[in-house]
Order: sequence, then structure tokens, then C-alpha cells
Amino acid sequence: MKLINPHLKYSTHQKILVAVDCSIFGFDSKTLKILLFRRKVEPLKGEWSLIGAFLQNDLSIVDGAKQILLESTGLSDIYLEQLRTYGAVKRDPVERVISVGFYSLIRIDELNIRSVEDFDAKWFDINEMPELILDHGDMVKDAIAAFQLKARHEPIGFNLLPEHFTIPQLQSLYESIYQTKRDSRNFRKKVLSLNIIEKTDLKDKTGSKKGAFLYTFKKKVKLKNKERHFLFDF
Amino acid sequence: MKLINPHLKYSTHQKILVAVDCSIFGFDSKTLKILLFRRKVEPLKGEWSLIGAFLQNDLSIVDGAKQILLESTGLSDIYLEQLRTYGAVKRDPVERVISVGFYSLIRIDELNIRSVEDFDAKWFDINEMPELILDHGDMVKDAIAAFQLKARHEPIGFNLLPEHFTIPQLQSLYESIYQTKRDSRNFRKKVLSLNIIEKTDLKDKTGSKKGAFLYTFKKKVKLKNKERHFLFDF
DNA sequence: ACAAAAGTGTTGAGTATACACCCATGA
DNA sequence: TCATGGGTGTATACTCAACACTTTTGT
Repeated sequence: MKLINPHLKYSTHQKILVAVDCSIFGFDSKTLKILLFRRKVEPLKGEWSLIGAFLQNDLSIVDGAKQILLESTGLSDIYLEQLRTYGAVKRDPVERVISVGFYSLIRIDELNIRSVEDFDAKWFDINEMPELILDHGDMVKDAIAAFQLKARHEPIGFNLLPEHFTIPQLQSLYESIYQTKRDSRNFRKKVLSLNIIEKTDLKDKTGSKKGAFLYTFKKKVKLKNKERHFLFDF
Repeated sequence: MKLINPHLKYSTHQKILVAVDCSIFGFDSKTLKILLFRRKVEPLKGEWSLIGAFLQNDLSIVDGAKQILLESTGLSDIYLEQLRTYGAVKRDPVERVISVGFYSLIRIDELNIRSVEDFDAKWFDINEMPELILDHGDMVKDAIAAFQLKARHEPIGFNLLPEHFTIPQLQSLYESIYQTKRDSRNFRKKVLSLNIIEKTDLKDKTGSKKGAFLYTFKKKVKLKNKERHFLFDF
């Protein structure tokens, strides 16, 4: 390993403003939702947008995203995935800014309501979204596509559910992720065959009079190779 | 649409150096290879690295990547995919730099040899790579994983082959992408069933005395939904 | 003639799909 | 008692995986 000259700089090169923007998904037992925010600064103040911020020099990109999420939702330790970076020269009308896109999956019931009100945020059905500023609409499209792809390979949908959930709820979740309908018998069979959820003695009675058994997600699942690829083949 | 105040700036925020680094893959009829370069600047001058450069303010990120590829390989209009952006605070020992990772797929025979020599570059078998500078090793790992994932869903492997190729060559390509062996009868059956390649009257005799028929990739393929998901189920 | 790679079919196993009725309960 | 969603089984079609021999031709 060579020693680095401590006076070396790359200073002849141009620096660029870097932002981080995050699509926040939630699930309300019916439809997949996204949390949108009214922009608080000029330009385009008051328009709907993703939550975002400029990246500071002393924060890693992922820590920047985590900090935004903490500030806007009150949540830490949530599922977070980097998408790609948006870098068109004129994507921001004010100045050149590149933006690293993320999406995160949160449990809607854990969301801090105060935060939401402070930030003038609102949940939207992903099919009923308003116009978003800049290229945030593309970011959301990409986020949904990436989430759909990943959810086929890995059991990440569980990050949207409370600790205890019923199989009909789980089905409804995957149906709203992929915007399709499934046969309940086949869905149940498939999910149980994966050995990734565990039945409890508890019943949820909010959905029906009969009540449905609650399950929990097994955390230390060891998926077989095949299953890792084709978890839910929507 | 609101008018934007032309004097508005985000100038209180910190700017950051942004680089672009690209994993270049090729296929030599036997194994999947990656093109590595000896770094031309301090620090770590002379060490093996991906090709990369700082992003200029007047270039979009993808154009920055294309420019690097043009300069280093002489090729334009090549398959290029953005990975993710690497943003650890100390990833570069000199100064804070974030780097947008890409991978590209090129036809090894179209590569401009002069460029390669000028840049002190070399093809490495992906299983026999040297140590790379900084986090470039991670970038390559991510690039391989992303390529493997994408190649399962979309017929992008063809970007590594010449216009005319044989089925045994195609099989060998996918075997080296996924580091596995397949049964030749099953592979042929599967590929032909996808209806994405077209037989020609030509034969390639370099691989055997009998010769193998050459095929071309159908450009305007319309894949069915299912096939789009599970092209090659490795 | 023989070495070396190309090309060709069938069978069995496993997985996905289609499909309809009974159960438990609160109102 | 009845309306509502929860829970269960079987038969069929399809797709993947395993498997071995013949063909062509340059040397």
C-alpha cells in the first residue's frame, strides 16, 4: 500500500450539488400508498414532491437518506434501497443538482403523525398521484418498478406489514404491489410452501366475523437458491 | 406553472466532487471478461481500476459515462446501464468524491486496440481479477450481480456477441455469465422456444469441423409478459 | 478411420393454474 | 338466519431436468 500525499487534492475538478430523494411506500390493508410532501422551499414551493434534501459533505449517501427519513417520519431502522442517480443537466431549473433516488418501505401504523403534519405530507394511492415536481414522477415510476422486481426475488413485502398479519392481508398486499388478482387457495398454498411465515394462536377479527389467524414473518429464513429467484412469480 | 426567479440559487449548500466509473464486460467465446485500466493519476497511480472520470457540470451523468467509454474504447452507442452511486465519506483517501457506477457490454472484437494500448488496459477473466483501487472491487461485484439479474429478464447478453453467432456460442456465453453448465439439448430447446433468434444459412466452422449454423438476434422482439420475467432461469 | 463438436426427442417430476364448497361468527 | 370473509383439495397443463446417440467433416 502506497502512502498518500496529504496535500493532494482533486481541486481542479468541478463540484456539483448532490441531493437525495426518497419514495416512501406504505400499505393500509387495501392499497399500496406513497407518502408525498408539499415542497417547503422556492422554487415550486407548495407543489407535491418526494421528500429530499441536499447531501452534506460529512454524510455518506445512505446516511443522508436515513437522516431525511428520520426527520420526516420519525422512523429509524427502516427498509431502504438505493435506486439510481438522476443527472440530467437541466433537471432542476435553478441550478445543476444531481439526485440520488431511494425508496423505503414503512409500516404505516408506525408513522409519526406529528411528523406528517409538520411536513404537510399526505398518503396517496399509487394510482391516484398528483403531478410531482421536476423528475420526481420518474423517480416514483422507477421506485415502483424496482420494488416490484425485488419483491419477486426477496420477501421484502413484509416490511410494509405489522408484525402480525393474516394471509388474506398478505395476499392483498401482493395484489396491490403487482396490481393483479390471485386465487386465494393458490396464494395460500404458495406462501405456506415457502416456509417463511409462522402461524400464531391469535386471530384478527377486523376483517371478518370469523376472524383470520395471524402469522409472523420468520426472520432467519434460509431460502433455497430457486426460491431466492422466484419467490412470488407475479 | 410558476415562473422561476432567475436569481434563485441553492448556494448555501455544499457541492461535492462526482465521478463516474464503469465496469466494461466482454466475451471472448470462452469466458466473461472485464476490461481493467492502470490508473493514470496519483494517488494509487499504476494500480488496477475501472475506467472513470470526474463529472463535468455541463454533462448529464449518462453522457459523462458515454464520453469515458468513447475515449477509452473508441466505441459509441454501446449498452450501458447505471448501477448505483457509491457515497461513503472516506471512499477516496484524498478528498470526498461520490461515484456513479455503470456497467457496459461490448463486443470484444469491435474494441479499438489502439485505445486499449494508450490506456494501458487489459482484459481479465472475471474469476482472475487483480486487486482494484478504492471500492472498485465492490463496484465490479455489484455490476456482475446486476448484469446476472438483468440477463435473466431481458435478452441483453446479445450485446456481448457479434451479429452472427452459433447456439453453442450463446450457451457458452450464458454459462460464463452464471458460472454454470447446462445441457445443450435443453438450452437449444429453450432458446429457440423464445423466438428471439433467427437462423441464417451461414455456418461457422471455427468451432468444429462440422460447423454450426449462425443465428442473428431479432431486434424487434415482443416478449410475452411471462417471458420478460423469466428469460433464462439460471 | 477417427476425433471433435453439432444436432436431435422422450420421459418423469415438480409446479402453477383452474375451480367450488363448507365454516365460523357477529349482527 | 344470513351475510361476510376465512379456510380447504383435486385434477390438468405446463415447464424443467435428465438422459445418449447420430451426423458431419477436416485431418
